[in-house]
Amino acid sequence: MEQILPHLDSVFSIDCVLFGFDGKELKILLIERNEEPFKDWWALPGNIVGPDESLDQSASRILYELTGLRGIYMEQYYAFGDPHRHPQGRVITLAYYALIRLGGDKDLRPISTYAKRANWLPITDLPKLAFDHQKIYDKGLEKIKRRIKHQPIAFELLPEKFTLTQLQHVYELVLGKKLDKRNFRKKIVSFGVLKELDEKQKGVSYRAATLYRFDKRKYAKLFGKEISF
Amino acid sequence: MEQILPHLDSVFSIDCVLFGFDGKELKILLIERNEEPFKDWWALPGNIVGPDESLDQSASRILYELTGLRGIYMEQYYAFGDPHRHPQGRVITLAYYALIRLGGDKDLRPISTYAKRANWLPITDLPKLAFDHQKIYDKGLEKIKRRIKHQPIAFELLPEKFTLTQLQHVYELVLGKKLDKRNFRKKIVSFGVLKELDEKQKGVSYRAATLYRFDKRKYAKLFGKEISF
DNA sequence: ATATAGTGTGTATTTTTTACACTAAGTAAT
DNA sequence: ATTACTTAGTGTAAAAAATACACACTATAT
Repeated sequence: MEQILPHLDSVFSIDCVLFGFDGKELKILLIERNEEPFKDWWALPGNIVGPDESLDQSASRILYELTGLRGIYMEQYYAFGDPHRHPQGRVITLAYYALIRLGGDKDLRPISTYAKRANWLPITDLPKLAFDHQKIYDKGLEKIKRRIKHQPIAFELLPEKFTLTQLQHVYELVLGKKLDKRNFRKKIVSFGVLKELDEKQKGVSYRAATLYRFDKRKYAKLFGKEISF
Repeated sequence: MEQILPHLDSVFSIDCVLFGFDGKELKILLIERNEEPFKDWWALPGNIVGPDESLDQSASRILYELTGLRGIYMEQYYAFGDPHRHPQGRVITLAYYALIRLGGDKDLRPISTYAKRANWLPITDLPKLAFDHQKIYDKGLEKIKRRIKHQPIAFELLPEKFTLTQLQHVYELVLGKKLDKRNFRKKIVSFGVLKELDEKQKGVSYRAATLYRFDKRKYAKLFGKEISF
């Protein structure tokens, strides 16, 4: 295919806000840059979109390269294109978020060369970020706050089998407020998207809670109806 | 500023879904293309982002060039980047929507050269669209359906002074369903963002309705609280 | 046996949503 | 001025949803 469109010196990239939950805290994945500009600063992982990739494919590839993870629910949420957001030229970037359960078990793959290291940092105590990445992160958090009220994204942060208390904990962290235990359970169960398992939590030194699983089938049937928190 | 970033043959554009309301129907602005590809097809108005423009600035410029309108509430909602969405090369496009009151009085400016003509066409009877513009439009409609439930965007489609019946009409058109008159009024008034004027509708051959105005001040105070339809 | 820590449950109250129909006011025609 | 016509404007009762709130149960550890 011949390129006959006008040539412009612009670069198009994707930056990812990866929210992770380890059972206690909400964290995001940051890399420490190894190159100018912003050498030694923390930044969101991102990369340039390849010529033959769709945007979602590109986002998945970037996520995979940075974490080794596949099959994660990811969604674009905003394009940032201030002409001066990158000191070395015009870079328009599309932000994606992903929600990831952090297993203490398997660690993340090492990161590609452009970063010294990568780390999951708690969102309650973030360093200064490179470029306009603070803005990108802020908008991402805002986005998932809205979205968790209407879409079943909380489950992405939890293991396949989870307790209602763990689920409530995720909602409380994302929304940034306490919820009433009884009302939370009443509501979440009434949506009818949870399957109660014949199985209990293990390894706790107190009464073990019942485990649940998110039931994608039931959710698919609900489609169109609105969930609301 | 020196360009030291890698060069990629990609073009970044903005396409606009301009929803217009003439008091009766919802319409969108389409242009009839004068050039290949898709010569003679209807398409969404769009253009390439300039090197020194922010995205919002670019969208405003494009809207202005196409319609002569300024100061319209516009918002980006999705980036479309399938590698083959444009037959002549890689074009990633960012979609914006705008909501516009169509005054029968002043007409839109003539459009720039790349289009034969521009027309407001009712969304109930759209022609086949060029590129992936049907998809872009669909997503745009979906977006404003959601947004009109939570944000005061309906007012953008109406003149500054409007009646409650007109407002209800807009909601019904966008949401695609009938609403109960008394409940609608109760709810919309309870949000406290309308100012009742000492003025009545004119030129109607029946009882004139009271005019209202959207009160931006009151709305600003509500910020953070959620409106919900 | 006992202490401990989190699980799991019900009800009464308030608020919000829904369904529903007639009178009032102005205009136009006779 | 009477009448016919068209839309404006209003209230209430019933149902559903949201909220506030406290204690007994159960598994484990000592």
